[in-house]
Amino acid sequence: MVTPRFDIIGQALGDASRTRMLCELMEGRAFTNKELASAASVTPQTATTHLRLLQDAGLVVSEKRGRCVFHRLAGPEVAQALEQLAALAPRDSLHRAQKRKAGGLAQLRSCYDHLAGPLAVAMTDALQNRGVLQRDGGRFVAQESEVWTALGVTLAPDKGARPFARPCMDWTERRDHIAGPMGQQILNHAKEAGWLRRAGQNRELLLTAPGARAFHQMLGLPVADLPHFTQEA
Amino acid sequence: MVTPRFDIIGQALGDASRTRMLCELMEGRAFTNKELASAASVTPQTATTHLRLLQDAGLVVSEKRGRCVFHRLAGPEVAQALEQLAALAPRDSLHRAQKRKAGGLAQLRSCYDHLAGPLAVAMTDALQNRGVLQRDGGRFVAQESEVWTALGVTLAPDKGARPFARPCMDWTERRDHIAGPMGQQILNHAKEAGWLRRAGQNRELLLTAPGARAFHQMLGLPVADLPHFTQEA
DNA sequence: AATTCGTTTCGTTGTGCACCGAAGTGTCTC
DNA sequence: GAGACACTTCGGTGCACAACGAAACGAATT
Repeated sequence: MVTPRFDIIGQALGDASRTRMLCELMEGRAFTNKELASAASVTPQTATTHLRLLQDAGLVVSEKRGRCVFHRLAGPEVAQALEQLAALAPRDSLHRAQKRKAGGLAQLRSCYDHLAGPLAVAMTDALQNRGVLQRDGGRFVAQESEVWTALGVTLAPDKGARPFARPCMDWTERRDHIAGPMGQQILNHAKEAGWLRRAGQNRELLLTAPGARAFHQMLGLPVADLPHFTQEA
Repeated sequence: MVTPRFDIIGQALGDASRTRMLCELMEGRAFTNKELASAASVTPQTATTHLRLLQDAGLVVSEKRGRCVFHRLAGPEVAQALEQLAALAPRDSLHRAQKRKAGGLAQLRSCYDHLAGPLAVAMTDALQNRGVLQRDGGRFVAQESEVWTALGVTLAPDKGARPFARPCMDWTERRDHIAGPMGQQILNHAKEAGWLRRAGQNRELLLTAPGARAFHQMLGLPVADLPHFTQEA
C-alpha cells in the first residue's frame, strides 16, 4: 500500500495516558520519566513504554542526564500540530503553561538541593555574562574565587571527584541552571541569609525583601515578577 | 481531570484502517461507506463502526442521500490539521488528490446512470446561471422545455413520481451535479450523439471532438483540461 | 410483492496493548 | 563498599476493540 503513514503518529496520540503526558510536555519544558508518569497517573515502568512509543513516532526526544532522563517535545512543529489538533475539539484549551505561570505554582522553587526556576536561570545567565561561569559542552566550569564575590557567598571548597557545578535542566525555562555542590551551597546560603523561605510543603519558595535586594544588587537579576514573601503566611 | 481531551481525536487517528479512510477523504470529495471500506480493505460493516468513530471525533460528517450515505471531512480545518500532522512524519506525502488529478483516473466518468466529474458540475452551474435549473433545498427544479434547447437534447417527458432532476454528490468536485431521469437522459444522449466514449472497463469517459464542441458552444463549458478521445485506443 | 443493493446491528472471535509487580542496570551519595 | 534513586526490562493479566458472518433495515427498481 502506498498509504501515507500518519497512523503511527495517530497511534501515539490514541491513548489517554499519552495524551496527558503530551499535555504536560506542551508546556515546552523537559520532564523526567517519573514526573510524566505521575502526570498520567501510571507507574514509571508504564511511562517508559509510552515514552518510547512517543519517541518512535517522532513526537518526543529524550536526553539522559546523569540518572535522570529528560523528555521534551521534538520541536515547535510538534507543539503546533498538536495545538491545531486540539483546536478541532472545542473543549477547554490545553495551555497549561499559561495557567501555571499565572497561578503561582512554581516560579521559584528548589530542585533537589539547589535553586530552580526563572531566577536560577537568570542567575546562571548573569554569571556567564560576567565570565565567572563558562559552559563547556555538557558541564559548567566556574572561576571559584570570583563566584564568591559575585554572589556574596562563602562556598566550601570543592571536595574533589564530584563536579563542582553541573548544568541542570530547568523545568520552567527549559534551559539549564546551576546544580552540583555550587548550586547546593548557593541555595543553602540563600536560605540561611533569609533571602528565601519555603512557601508550603512542596518545593515552592518565596523571595524576601532582603533577598530581592541581594539578587538585584549583586547580579542585576529581575525580581519584580517573582513571588514575594508577605506576612500573610 | 482537567486534561484536554484530544485523545478522542487521537484515538480516532490511531488505527491503520481509519487512516486509510482519512487519506481517501483528504481528497475533499464525499465517499460512500462501501468505497471507504474498499479503500481500507475491510468489510462494510467494519467501515460503519470506523466511520461512526470518526464522526464522534468530529472529523467526518455524514449525509444520507437515498440509500447511500456520503461521508466527507468535517471541514477544511480538519484537512489542514491532518496535513500538518502528516507533515511531522517525513514519509511520502498524502496528496492523493493531486495524484488522482494528475493521473487520468476520473476527470470524466459516469455515476450510476448519469454524468459525473468536473464537466457535470460545470454543466449544473451553467444551467443554474441561465435560470434553467434552480436549487430548492435538497432537490432541483428544472424548466423542462428550456432545458431541451439549452442542451440540444430531446428528453423524454417525466414519468411522474420519481423526481425529474435530483442533486447528486460529485466525487471530484465535492459539489452536486444532476442525477435522476434528467441526468440519465443527458448521458444517454451524449453517448448516442458520439460526444462521449468509454475509456476502459471502469466508469471513466473520454470527450470526443464533436462533444467538446457541443458542450463548449451550447453551455460555454471549459473542456480544454478534460481527457479527450484519441485514436490510440 | 419480490428483488436488489447499500448500510447498519448483533454476536462472536481473536489480538493488540495498557498496566503493574518483580527484578535488573546504571548513577549518585555517604 | 552499601544504600538510594531513576529508570528499564521481563512476565503475566485483563480489557478494549478491530474484524467478520449472519441477519435486519431501508431505499430504489422490477
